[in-house]
Amino acid sequence: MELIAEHGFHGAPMAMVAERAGVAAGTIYRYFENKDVLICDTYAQLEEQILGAIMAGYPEGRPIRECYLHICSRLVHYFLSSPMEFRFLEQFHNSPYGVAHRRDKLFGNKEKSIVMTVFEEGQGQQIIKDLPLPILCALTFGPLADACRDHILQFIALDEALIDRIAEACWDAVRR
Amino acid sequence: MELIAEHGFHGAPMAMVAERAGVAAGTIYRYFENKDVLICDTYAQLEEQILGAIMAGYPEGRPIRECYLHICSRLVHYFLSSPMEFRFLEQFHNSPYGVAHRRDKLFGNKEKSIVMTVFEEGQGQQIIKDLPLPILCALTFGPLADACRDHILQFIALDEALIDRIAEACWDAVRR
Amino acid sequence: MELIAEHGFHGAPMAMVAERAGVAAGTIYRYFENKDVLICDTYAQLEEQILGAIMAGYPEGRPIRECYLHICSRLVHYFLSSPMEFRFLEQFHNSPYGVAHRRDKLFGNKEKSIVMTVFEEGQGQQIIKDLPLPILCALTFGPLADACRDHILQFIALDEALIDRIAEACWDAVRR
Amino acid sequence: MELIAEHGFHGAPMAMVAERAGVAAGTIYRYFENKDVLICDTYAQLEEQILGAIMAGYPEGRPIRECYLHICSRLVHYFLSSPMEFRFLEQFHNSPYGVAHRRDKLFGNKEKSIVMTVFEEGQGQQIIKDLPLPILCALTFGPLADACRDHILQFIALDEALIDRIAEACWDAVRR
DNA sequence: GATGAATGAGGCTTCATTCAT
DNA sequence: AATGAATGAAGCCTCATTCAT
Repeated sequence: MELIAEHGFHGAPMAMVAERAGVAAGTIYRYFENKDVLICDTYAQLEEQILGAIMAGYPEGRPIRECYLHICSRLVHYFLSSPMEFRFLEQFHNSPYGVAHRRDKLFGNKEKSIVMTVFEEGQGQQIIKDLPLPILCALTFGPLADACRDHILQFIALDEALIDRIAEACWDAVRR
Repeated sequence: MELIAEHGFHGAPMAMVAERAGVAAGTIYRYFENKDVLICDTYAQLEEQILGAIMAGYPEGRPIRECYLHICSRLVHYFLSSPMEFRFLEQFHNSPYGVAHRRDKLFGNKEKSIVMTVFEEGQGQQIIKDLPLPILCALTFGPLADACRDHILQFIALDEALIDRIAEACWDAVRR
Repeated sequence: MELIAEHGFHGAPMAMVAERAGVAAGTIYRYFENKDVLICDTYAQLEEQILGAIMAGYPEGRPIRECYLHICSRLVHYFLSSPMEFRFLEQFHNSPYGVAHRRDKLFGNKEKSIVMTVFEEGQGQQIIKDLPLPILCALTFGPLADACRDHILQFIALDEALIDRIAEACWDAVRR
Repeated sequence: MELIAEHGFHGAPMAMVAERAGVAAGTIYRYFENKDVLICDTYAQLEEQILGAIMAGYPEGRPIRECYLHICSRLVHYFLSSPMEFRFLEQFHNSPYGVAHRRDKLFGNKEKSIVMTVFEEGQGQQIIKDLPLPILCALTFGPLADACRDHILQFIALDEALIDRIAEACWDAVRR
């Protein structure tokens, strides 16, 4: 993950991955069929980790706004403390793997994610704008991701207060 | 641009670029020092084009809100009518080139872009939230880019009305 | 043998051989010094089996022609009932191992094979053409091998009658 | 061809082929899509050459026996003067490519080869045994190929007289 | 004696770049 | 100025063999 985060998929040859892992090149192939699988498996693992980070202390049953702000805040905190993970995620999303993955998520029959649930409940309560779910996601994760990126690249410096204000701004975007 | 948009930087060999351009492989090197330069020059050209698209019919002198909505709307329209350009832009931003470019833009001494001007004026008039400029950019272009991407990938279908509503939502995010 | 017959020497990794044999990869090396030895030993074993098949019901003491036809017929029957073995044999003969083995057989001091004996006796009785032994072998085993191969690849269908007629044709080739 | 003849397909890496050809490794790929194509194209070229060798001085219109002996003799002469080509041919025939090629030849709708024509005419004139064509081929080319191989490997020494006698022996096998 | 994870050399192929024509 | 064949480093992956357990 570190290598791909730093150099991108094509800038992280298997030989380099092996070296960083402290094993010989061939060894990787005992654990991952090929580079694609290695990347996708790594992503899947990361996704679980992120979900865990978001759900920690989730204010179940509390008002939609509180839930929403919790998710935004936790997500940003997680990324700021795991910059590698964040960069990797960006690389992944901006690749054929990422597109396929997103298609699956939107049209597949998987259980709805926690975020989707928040949006739908919020719409039911007429608290959240009646926009398509992908748009609500864009209004939320678009800014958060950009902000995290800028912080990690040291273009800005996010602190507790600023993170909260950004989350509030996103809330302004999605709330009625 | 077409080739890189479709296949990514690493999926667009110079030989293929040359073929598409109707010239021999070696000829490219008379006009661009190397592949990196070719890509960056292409990006610079695209940036100008986008600026032109935004400025067409720009409501100079009108209220900040109107200017803001104009920019959002024009930008989305431009991308929807130029999916290649959009994909290329994404590829570029998500690459070492893109990071360097963004650093230049934020810290370089270049003239301020039209967008920056709008934000600063809006803040002066106490219409726009007192957030760092990069955050205001994130709240604006983050969602717009995601929405365009989802449309181009046919995950959603943007129409005139929806574009306007998204622009309004972004406005809600940045306005006081 | 099965694996090599199906996939060739280079299409049968030791790991696959081990799996098929129901042992671990390293275990093979306790019984065979290396892959070459494994192959050659397997071949030697197969050769004995074939010799056994030919000698079953061998009409010892009967006329040369009968002995010759017996060998031809038994050989073809053996191969048709053991296509794996046949394919392996072809792979082996058409490899550096095979060439070395054949050189040994022709010039080595080993006891003469039953076939050689038949040819020499036939020549002594002026029944068989006075051609070099390798040529008589070629006139016999060349066609038989090709016919078996074509049957196994389902290019033709050998039955009892056809096998006999082929054996007779070979006899026509070698007899005076 | 030389390298494959000497070491087999798997013993002739592209790097070695390139070196022998006096070019860089990558250069090969301007002329052949990949190793498979290189091999098959080389084979196709060789096949034409062989056909030319057989047809030179072909006794068109003369008795079947004469035509048959001509083909046998020319074929052996060609192989003895082109041992590389012969070894290559053997490698090719004993490979997946060769099997596919043979299947095409037997079941494809291509024009009949000169050999097939000889056999069919000979059967029509009741001069040649009424055996399936593949068997007649086996009775002819099986021994010839084996004899050539043994000569090239210096197990025997074919001379003009011996070649003729072998051709006659093959004729004995196929003639009524 | 058996295991099987680890090794790393070596194979095929791609592609940015050069340079003689 | 344009060409495009040639280059060769570098990437992904396989697999015979070893060796600590």
